[in-house]
Amino acid sequence: MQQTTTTTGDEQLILPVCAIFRRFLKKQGLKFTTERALILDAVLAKEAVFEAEQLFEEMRAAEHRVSKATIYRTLKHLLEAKIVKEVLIDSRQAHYQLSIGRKPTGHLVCPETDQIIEFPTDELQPVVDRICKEHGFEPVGFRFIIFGVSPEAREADG
Amino acid sequence: MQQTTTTTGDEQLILPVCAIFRRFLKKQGLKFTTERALILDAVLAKEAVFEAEQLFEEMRAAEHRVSKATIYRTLKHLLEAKIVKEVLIDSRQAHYQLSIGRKPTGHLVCPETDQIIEFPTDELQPVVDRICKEHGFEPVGFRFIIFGVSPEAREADG
DNA sequence: CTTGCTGCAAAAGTTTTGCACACGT
DNA sequence: ACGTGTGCAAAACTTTTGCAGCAAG
Repeated sequence: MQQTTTTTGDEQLILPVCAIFRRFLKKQGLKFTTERALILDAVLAKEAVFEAEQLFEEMRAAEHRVSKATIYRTLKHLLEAKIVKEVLIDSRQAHYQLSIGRKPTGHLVCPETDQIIEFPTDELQPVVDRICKEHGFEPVGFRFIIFGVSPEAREADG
Repeated sequence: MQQTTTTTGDEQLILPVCAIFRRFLKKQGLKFTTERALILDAVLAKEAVFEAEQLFEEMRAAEHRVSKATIYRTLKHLLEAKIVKEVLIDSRQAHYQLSIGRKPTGHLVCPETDQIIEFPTDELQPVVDRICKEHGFEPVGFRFIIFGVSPEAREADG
């Protein structure tokens, strides 16, 4: 599985994320455990979209043994804390991405080569706001995924 | 699970879909079976987003016994024929929607009440085309999902 | 007739959960 | 100490697949 990612803009804030998570946990009466710290580190190290299974294997390779159950449980907290967002590429497996401290992005996906290219979606915010307003909704977030055939896929097919 | 849907524009073509499917199947050397016809009928009757499980139960209720395996297999063909499209709301379960003969739509989702409101996305096509062109991709389709808190949910929370 | 199709049940894959023990605060 | 968290293994759920008999072209 090939994966290309264009990062969006400059890295803005990488440092306080841990603090944000701790504050979130405290507010919920939860604990900041070694495992949660390790998982957060692993997530912060990821630039691109990732899967729970990937985290599990990479952490295992790094001798940071954490069970899958804990990874799933922690990802749920990270989602709630809005540190991570779900990126739904296919229905089979959940894909996640670090969302905090980044501008909103969409994903350009080539199903044939599994390439995922990120692109900024600032221009869509007005559209989102307008549609929410039209229906009396309070905007929370959005996802924009474009499917297309990559140059590489066209070449492969001939 | 409550579900509201605003249909987009006028119904344009509902009749030739069956013919389109038959042509598609023939081209692939596949057969137009009773079960496939029943499933297509059930799909055409759906205005909103649906799940495989829903089709299964509704067909069962209507005494149109078709196995789940066949439903999944047929949905795959309908996707390939571009008669149906996937609408990914969550990663747990696949959601589908009739796509042929309809203008492209996005979905405004309230996670708290499970409301799904459809809205037209014609205005996004230029954006899609531009982003594809920028990366040398050939556009195939796109998904636009907005998450927001519905008036009903706000009321319920207080 | 030939080839593909269906139903069933089992398999596969991801995510969740129950429970006994361990750890943060 | 108390209340949460963790790991493990089993469960839960959706989707896929193998196979024997059935049906469409």
